[in-house]
Amino acid sequence: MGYHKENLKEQLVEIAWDICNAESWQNVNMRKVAKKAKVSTTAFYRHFKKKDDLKAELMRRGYELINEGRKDVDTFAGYGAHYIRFGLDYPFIYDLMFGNTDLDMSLYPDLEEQSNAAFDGVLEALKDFMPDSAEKDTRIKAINIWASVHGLVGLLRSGDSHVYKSEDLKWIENNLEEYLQMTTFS
Amino acid sequence: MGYHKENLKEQLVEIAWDICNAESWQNVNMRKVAKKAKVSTTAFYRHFKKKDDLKAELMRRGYELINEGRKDVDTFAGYGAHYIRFGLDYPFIYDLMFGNTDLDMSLYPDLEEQSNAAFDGVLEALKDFMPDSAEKDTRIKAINIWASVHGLVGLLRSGDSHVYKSEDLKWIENNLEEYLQMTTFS
DNA sequence: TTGACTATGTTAACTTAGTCAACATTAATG
DNA sequence: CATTAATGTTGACTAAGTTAACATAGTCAA
Repeated sequence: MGYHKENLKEQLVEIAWDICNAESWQNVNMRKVAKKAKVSTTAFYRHFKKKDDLKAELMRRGYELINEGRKDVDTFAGYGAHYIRFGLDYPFIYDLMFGNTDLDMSLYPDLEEQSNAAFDGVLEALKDFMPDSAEKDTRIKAINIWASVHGLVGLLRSGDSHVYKSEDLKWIENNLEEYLQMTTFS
Repeated sequence: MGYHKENLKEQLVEIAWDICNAESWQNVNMRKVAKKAKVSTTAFYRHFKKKDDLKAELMRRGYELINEGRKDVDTFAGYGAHYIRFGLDYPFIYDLMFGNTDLDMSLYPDLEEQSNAAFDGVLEALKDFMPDSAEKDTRIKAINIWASVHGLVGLLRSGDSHVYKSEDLKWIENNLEEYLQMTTFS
C-alpha cells in the first residue's frame, strides 16, 4: 500500500487547477489541496519549491490550452473571439494569467514561452490579414488588438453598470466576430 | 498627550496609500501601517470593519484622482492618454483598481460612483467627438476604447518580450495621442 | 543480499497576517 | 459630575505558507 503516491505532482496540479478554475486562486491553499490528494500538507514541498511555482504551472497550462485551441481557427476575428471566449470560459484561470500576478515570469521559462506564443499568434494572424502594411504598423496594430481583447474580457466579466449597459455587453458577447470587425477595422 | 490621535483614520489611509503606491497592495499589512502611525495593530478596527474597506478607500481615491485630472483635458486622444498616464504613474494603485480585485464594488457606493464616473467620461467625450453616430454605436465604441486603454496599460507595464518589442512600446508611450488616433479612428 | 544513497512522505513547529474580545482611557453630554 | 460613546491597547486565536527533523520506500552498486 503506497506510502508513495501514484503521481503526486500531477495530482496536486490538477486538484489546484480544479479549485482555481471553480473558485479562484484565492481559494487554493496547501492544506485544502493536500487534503484532497490525501497526503500531508507539506508533501507539496517535495515537488515544488513554493506556492508560486504551482501558480506558474497553472498559468502555463492556461496558455497551453489557449494556444492549442487556436489552431482550429482560421479567420482573424475568429481568432480574437477565441481568446475572448477563453477568458469567459475559464474566468479564474484567466485572472491568474492576466491579472496582476506579481509573478516574475522570467523565473519560469516554460511559462514565458507559452505566453509569448499566445501573443505571437495574434501577430502572425495579422500579418496574413494585412500583408501590405509596414512591419511596424502591423506590430502596433497587434498590440492594440491584444490590448482591446484583454480589456474587453474584463468588461464583459464585470457585468452591468449604469454606464456600460449590459445589453451592449450581451450583444458584444453574442457577436464577438462582428464586434472585432467593427472596432478593429473600422 | 494624545491617547487619541489627531485624525487616525485619515492617517491610516494615507500611510496605506503610500505603501501601496510604492510597493503594491501585497505589501500593505495592518501591523506595518499601525507601526508607521504609532498606534497598536488593532486600532485600525475602530475605523474600518475589515481590511477590504481600506482597499476600497484606496481605490476610491484612485478614481477620484483620475476623475479630477481629466477636467483639464480637451481633446479626445488627450483624454485616453490621461487614463493611460495614470496607469503608468500610479502602477500599483492602478493594479488595485483594475486588477482582479475580487472586491464587491456594490458594497462601496462611493467607490462605485467614482468608478462609473470614470467610464462616463469616456462616453461623454466620445459623444462630442462623433455626434452623428447612432447612440448604440457610440456606446460600443466607448467600450472598445475603454478596453484598449486598459489593455494597453498592461502591455506598457509588462515591458519587453521577444514578440512585442520594447521599441514599439516606447514609441507608443511617447506618442500616446498619436497611437490613440491611429488605432481608435483608423 | 546488503548497504547506502536518493526520493518522497510525515509530524511538529515557526512565522506572518487578519481579526476579535476584554479591558482602558478619553471626550462629550445631560 | 456621572454616564456613555468613541477610540486605543493587550493578548490571543486562526488561517496559511513554509521549514526542520525524522521515516520509509525504491534503486543500484558492491
